[in-house]
Amino acid sequence: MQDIARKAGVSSATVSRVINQSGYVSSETRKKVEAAIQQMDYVPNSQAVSLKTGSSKTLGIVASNFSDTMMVLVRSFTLAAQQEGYTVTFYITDEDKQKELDVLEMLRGKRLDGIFLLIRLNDWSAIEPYAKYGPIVTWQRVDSNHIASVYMDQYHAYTLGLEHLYASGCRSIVNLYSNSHGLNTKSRIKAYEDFCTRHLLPVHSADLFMGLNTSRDGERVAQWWLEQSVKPDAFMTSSDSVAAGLVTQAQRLGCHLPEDFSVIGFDNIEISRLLDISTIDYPVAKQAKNAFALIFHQLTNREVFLEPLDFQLISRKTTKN
Amino acid sequence: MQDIARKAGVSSATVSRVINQSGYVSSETRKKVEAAIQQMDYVPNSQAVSLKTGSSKTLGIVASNFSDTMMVLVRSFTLAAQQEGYTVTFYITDEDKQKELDVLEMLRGKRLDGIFLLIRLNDWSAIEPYAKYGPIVTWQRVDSNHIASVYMDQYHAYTLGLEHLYASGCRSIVNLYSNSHGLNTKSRIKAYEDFCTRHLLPVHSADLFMGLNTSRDGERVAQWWLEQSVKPDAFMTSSDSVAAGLVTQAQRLGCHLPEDFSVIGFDNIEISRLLDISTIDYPVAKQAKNAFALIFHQLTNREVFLEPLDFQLISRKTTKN
DNA sequence: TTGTAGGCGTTATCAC
DNA sequence: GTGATAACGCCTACAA
Repeated sequence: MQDIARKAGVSSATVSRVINQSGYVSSETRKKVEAAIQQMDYVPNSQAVSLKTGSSKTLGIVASNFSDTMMVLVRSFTLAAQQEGYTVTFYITDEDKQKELDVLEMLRGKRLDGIFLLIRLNDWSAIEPYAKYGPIVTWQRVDSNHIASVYMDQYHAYTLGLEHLYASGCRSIVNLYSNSHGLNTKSRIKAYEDFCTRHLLPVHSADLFMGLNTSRDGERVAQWWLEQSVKPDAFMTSSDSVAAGLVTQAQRLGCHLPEDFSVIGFDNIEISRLLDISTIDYPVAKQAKNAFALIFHQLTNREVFLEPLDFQLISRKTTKN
Repeated sequence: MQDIARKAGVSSATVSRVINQSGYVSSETRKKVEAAIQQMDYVPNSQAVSLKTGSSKTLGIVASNFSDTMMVLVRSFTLAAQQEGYTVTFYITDEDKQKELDVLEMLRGKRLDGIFLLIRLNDWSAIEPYAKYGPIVTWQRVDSNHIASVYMDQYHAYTLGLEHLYASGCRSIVNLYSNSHGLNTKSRIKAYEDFCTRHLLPVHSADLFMGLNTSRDGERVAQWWLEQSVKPDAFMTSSDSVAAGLVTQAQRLGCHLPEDFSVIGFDNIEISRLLDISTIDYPVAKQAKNAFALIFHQLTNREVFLEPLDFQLISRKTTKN
């Protein structure tokens, strides 16, 4: 910067003003400075800027693993952030609690301005203290005054799916849950229990079908179904990936859907459209967009627009009617 | 840092030594300093460190858009980088040449230590000059002394697929190419032409099937096939995504594979396994790992191990035999 | 083994 | 309008 200041015959302060379009600078000197910048092929050192301003213009997105749904989140969040000049760094904690804490530390270390936490590993009590170093927004539901969430209650969305199955004649529905400790799962279990009570149906235990996340998991469930003497007539799944595995494996095993059993996915990502799987359209991309908006708001105090979150059932070919 | 130096009764230099485990420091003072760090809950400002050291310990991964294959690359690259203490930032250029240049500028601006470029938008001549500011490794093939590549020639892999189709009786093969300007596509066209010459088959024009990247594109091809009076009996695709769209739409339209026509995907990602699509297992994850290794090597001069790259045909149910 | 001090490349507060 | 100059928080010769 000194070099170009010298070349333009001004001081580095003026160069700074030109670059940041701040303060007064005559259009004449501005021209000179800009010319010098061009000639010397100068580019500001962003580390120095960050050190001075105290902001890295970088946001972190943290996930414990990788799934198609998360990719949608990453994509949408990144796009929104780029729009406002933020850069997004992606961290895979790989089920390692320490790694999650490491990322949180980066908030303190000024490496990150904010964090979008998809799936947490540590207790909220361990995460919450970091909120004072920068905005943390989570995808999962959380009870905290310091951590915002783009969470959307799954109770009603899930109920919608269950009622759709009931209306099409299903009376023995099995629920495939993902992580057992999440509040989303709790909501779903509650929705299922209420549903059973409402229709005087027997409630089956939830424990058997926990921790199902991938298409491989779904495939195993198809196998399981075949081996049962008393077979359920429908599956509510936690994600389209699981549903996709279930559906394709069932077809491989000679089953016909929805005659043999019905399946409802969750999230409405590409694969469910491809495979004609009925699913709940859950506004994942909008959640990510809102996550950025919330972080941006906390960072800048600027007004932001939050997309309304809604869901709907998309009836395709793995459910009757 | 001054604060904790004061608290420990030493100078900031000593604190720095303790933190970086560099230079001499008696175990006694080290204890004191560490205690102070604990108590004051101190964490170094990474921007200041970066400014001083000239390295941000951050790598960029640049893609023009999002596809399943790229997600595999991102995942594998990120994991490898995290292993060595690097952080990975993800940039979507969204087909915008300027955005790509912006990322390249970050290399100059010291925001990025290195770049893994998946799909380039600008001419190599515009990209190459940036290599002097930091390592650039590309996924695509490139002829440059300054830009390394984890590219793997697709000629032989593609030929393998074509010969498999020929052996199973296909004589009228249509190639679905992705981007028309890439060297990969050129290799594939060459492979196809040589294949035709070898077997005395007529060569069809390549122009018709360029720019096919997504499952939607694949679906359109299925529709196209149905409308032809003289129908080809096989498709070689540029990715499993395209193949997946083609296969599912064909089934929707009442076609039977591989009786009506054969399909071979590319990359062997999850969806091809799910849909039983024959494909070429292409070592995408290894390429990403190597990309990091190459960058790491240029950055640190340390010895690195490069995974050998190989491919194979995975025969599933969209090809005969 | 430890301390002093200069500088990394900016931004921002003053004077002028 | 513009120019000194003091931080920002850290690392690292060089001295002691």
